[in-house]
Amino acid sequence: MPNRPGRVPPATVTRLSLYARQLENLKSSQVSVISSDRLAELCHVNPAQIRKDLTYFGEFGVRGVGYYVDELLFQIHKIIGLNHPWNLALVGLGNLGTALACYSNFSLRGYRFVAAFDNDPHKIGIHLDCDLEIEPVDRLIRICREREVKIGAIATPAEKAQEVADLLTKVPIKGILNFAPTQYHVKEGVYLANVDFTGKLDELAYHLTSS
Amino acid sequence: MPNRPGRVPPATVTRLSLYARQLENLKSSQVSVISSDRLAELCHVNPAQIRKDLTYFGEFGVRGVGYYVDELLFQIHKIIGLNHPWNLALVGLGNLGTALACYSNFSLRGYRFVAAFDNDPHKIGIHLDCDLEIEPVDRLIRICREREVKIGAIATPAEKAQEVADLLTKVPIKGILNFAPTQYHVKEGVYLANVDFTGKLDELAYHLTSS
DNA sequence: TGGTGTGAACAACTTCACAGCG
DNA sequence: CGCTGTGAAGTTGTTCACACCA
Repeated sequence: MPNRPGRVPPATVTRLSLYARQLENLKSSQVSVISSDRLAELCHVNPAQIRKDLTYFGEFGVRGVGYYVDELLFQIHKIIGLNHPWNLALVGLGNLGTALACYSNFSLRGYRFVAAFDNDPHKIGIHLDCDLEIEPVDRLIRICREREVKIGAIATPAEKAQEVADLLTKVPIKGILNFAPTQYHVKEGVYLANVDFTGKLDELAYHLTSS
Repeated sequence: MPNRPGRVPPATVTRLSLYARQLENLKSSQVSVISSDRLAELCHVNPAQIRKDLTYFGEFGVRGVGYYVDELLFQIHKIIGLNHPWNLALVGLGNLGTALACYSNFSLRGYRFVAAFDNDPHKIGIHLDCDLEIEPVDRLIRICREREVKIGAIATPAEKAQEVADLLTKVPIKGILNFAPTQYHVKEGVYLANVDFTGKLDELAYHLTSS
């Protein structure tokens, strides 16, 4: 689908997600056409940035008019891959993991947890609110293969994260969303995204400290 | 404390947090000296990058030797502001908020929640595991002033986030850690850090889709 | 000798400014 | 005429290469 085979800047991908969410809001509000200027205001970025970002993937606008909300949203969803659901597995059902399992913003976008793993014998067998049963980690590989899991989310303590990542890689799973506050390596070909609460807090603390 | 009054790249600040965590690990492992090459491996960045990042704040190394772990960690903690505790307030005690309140990785680094707010009458008065009582949002301003809260964490649904941010700004609070999947504006002088799970998942989906 | 600190070269990303088209 | 698409300019961030010093 990409018109340009060239490399897409990582920041462009991040913004694409942002555009998608604003367009979803606009669609709910029955807005049918939007200019890059107006969308830029909503997303808090430069208008030229939006137009440039989009040219990596094609020409979606109409000169003199703007972008049709439905059409652009459809295209961005297709680019990201949100035109079909994604099966996820969750590993580590402490406080954070349990909250993530039921996090409705994931399911709204087509991300669905189809498996949940933990090693604590007291947790095995528990049915979560989202109707998912906690299963033992030693069945992870088999179950992930059976249920065609494409993305693994790691919410274990930092010490266990590398081990779990290696396990997921063996499934093989190509994408890992990591919530553990640690830095680790994954095999070439596996894409790792870190969600780093503590890092963000440190950034805040720095800015409040230095100003 | 900064030797250079010049602007520090945001990416440098993010990496500082990463360096701190690796140095904390090294300290626990009784490593007393480390070179930029070795630290770079651990952090998965370029060695020159580390040295350059540090020069924004001073000269912390010894030529021919490297960096003393204790000393460098102390300096980085001081730069970030981790040499003293930070009082935080949490707003929104759904699944995610409740998990955050008890998230031990925050308290380990000197971040402590000293107030928790929600609007749901059924939740008011509940004592969380971390020994914090849920209080009504309409007391937010007064309580945050009393308890000298410096940072607010928003874990409400997206629709409520802007409203809560405005309230926090009135305290006034200078830093906001936002977990709600929405984009909003804060007054000049307030620093906003977004933790965007869904955005990260979208990035993952994109990479798995386009390769 | 070995590893830091740093100016200079390089690479990446963002913004401008305007051509081109509906 | 208005707004997109886009080369070119500008800005920011990263890496190199080596002087310098313990």
